[in-house]
Amino acid sequence: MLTLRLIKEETDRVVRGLEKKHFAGAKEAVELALEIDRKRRETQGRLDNLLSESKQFAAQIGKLMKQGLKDEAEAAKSEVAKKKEEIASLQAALKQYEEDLVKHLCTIPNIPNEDVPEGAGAEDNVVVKEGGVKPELGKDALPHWELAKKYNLIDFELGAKVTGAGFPFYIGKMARFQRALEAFFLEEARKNGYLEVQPPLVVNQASGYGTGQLPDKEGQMYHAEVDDLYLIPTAEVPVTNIFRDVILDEKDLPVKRCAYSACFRREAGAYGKDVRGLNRLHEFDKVEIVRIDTPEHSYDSLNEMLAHVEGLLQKLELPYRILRLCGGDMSFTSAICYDFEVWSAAQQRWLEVSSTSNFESYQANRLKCRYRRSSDKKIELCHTLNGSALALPRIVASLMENNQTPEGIRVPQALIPYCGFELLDDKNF
RNA sequence: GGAAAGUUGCCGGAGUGGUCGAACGGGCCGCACUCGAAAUGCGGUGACCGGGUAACUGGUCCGGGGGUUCGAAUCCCUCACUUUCCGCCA
Repeated sequence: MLTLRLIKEETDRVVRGLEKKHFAGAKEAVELALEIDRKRRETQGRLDNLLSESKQFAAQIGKLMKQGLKDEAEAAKSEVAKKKEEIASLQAALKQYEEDLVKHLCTIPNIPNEDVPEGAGAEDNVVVKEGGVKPELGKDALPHWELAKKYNLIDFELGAKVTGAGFPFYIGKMARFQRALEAFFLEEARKNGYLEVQPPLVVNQASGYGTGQLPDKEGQMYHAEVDDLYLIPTAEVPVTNIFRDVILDEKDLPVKRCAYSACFRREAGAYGKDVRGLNRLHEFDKVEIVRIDTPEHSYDSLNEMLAHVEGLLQKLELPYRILRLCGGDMSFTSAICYDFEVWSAAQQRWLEVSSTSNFESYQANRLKCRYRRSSDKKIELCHTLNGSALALPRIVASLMENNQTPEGIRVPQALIPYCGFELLDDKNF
């Protein structure tokens, strides 16, 4: 959530930012936040005075009791009893204002960085770079779901039988290939200085709130109700929550973490042709990179992350493009976001494989992830960033389609050391 | 899943109703001594929310939440976690 300080000190900039993000009722939302805060502060002032007085009374009573002056003590007791009711009601009011404020702030999205292009939707995103070579496939080129069947690499029906749609089985060489991709992505991250962690795949409610999945996207997460735990939609959730309520030292920044995890998404409301095959799954594998940094350095960090992700796509020899998302298409929490898409030759469309964002202090404020500045020992909010590096299914889909040959699917050179074969086909042994 | 004991500041650890934000020890920072360092001595050492340009100042925080009381780290309830024992088990 946005800091109250920002809303107070730079009200106009916040309103303009929200408008750029096509957030309806920006001005009203900001004014309401300021109004709740004003009431909150006023209430606290009154409460603090009353508490201060009754503390003095209590200390007085203690002394009187020690001196054995029972009557005086009793008189003081009844005096302080009168204040109790007002204290209770002010405390309740204060608590309510605080809750209202947080609740309201959580409904206000992050404001975009000034580099974010204007625009309402996906059509306004800006292609900042294109790389790689789109393959020329013959007329008989197959989409990946056909290839999967042809070589018995992925069984969607079996997944549907055992679990449900969107939970495929990966078979034989494809299972090994996915394992190779995970190892490749993790190894590349390690080479770039990310510390690998293997996180829990389920998290508690507090973590869901910390990274903003809750309460808004509650319907997108699988919920294990008996224990009130949520299946993670991305490793971002457990990995970023490591730093919830943590005060870091500036000298330890940037913190760089990477994690491989399965990701679970209900994808409620997503239907149609875009969901075929590997295009959209309920469970998939992903390597995530996360960074915590100072405000001064976070955009350098972002650039390093972008270069890292781009390097992966180049090593996989995939045709790709990088989009800078426009204000209207960005996620709720990001200040700037770059999408990486790979070309899926048989489907003749771009598939998103990574979303790399700087959340600035928006997420850190919710998490209470802070750092102590070396220069003046002041405590400030960190900036948080994350990106997929990378999500497997669409990479797999694109590799299958782009690299199909009459003999099988050609494995990119960079992956051969990891999987131990050069061709994806049904010859398993 | 059953039983017991715990959860206090950066760390260890006291504290069972009345100047306790918290003894004591360690760490860390500053100062003194020293050519420098060690050792020693002295002083300091939290977060959060208010008020104030500031110095400073009011409030909250002893695992989380709730309760008893004029007053709670201290008593009660509840939840979470930790440790040990039993059960189960990859």
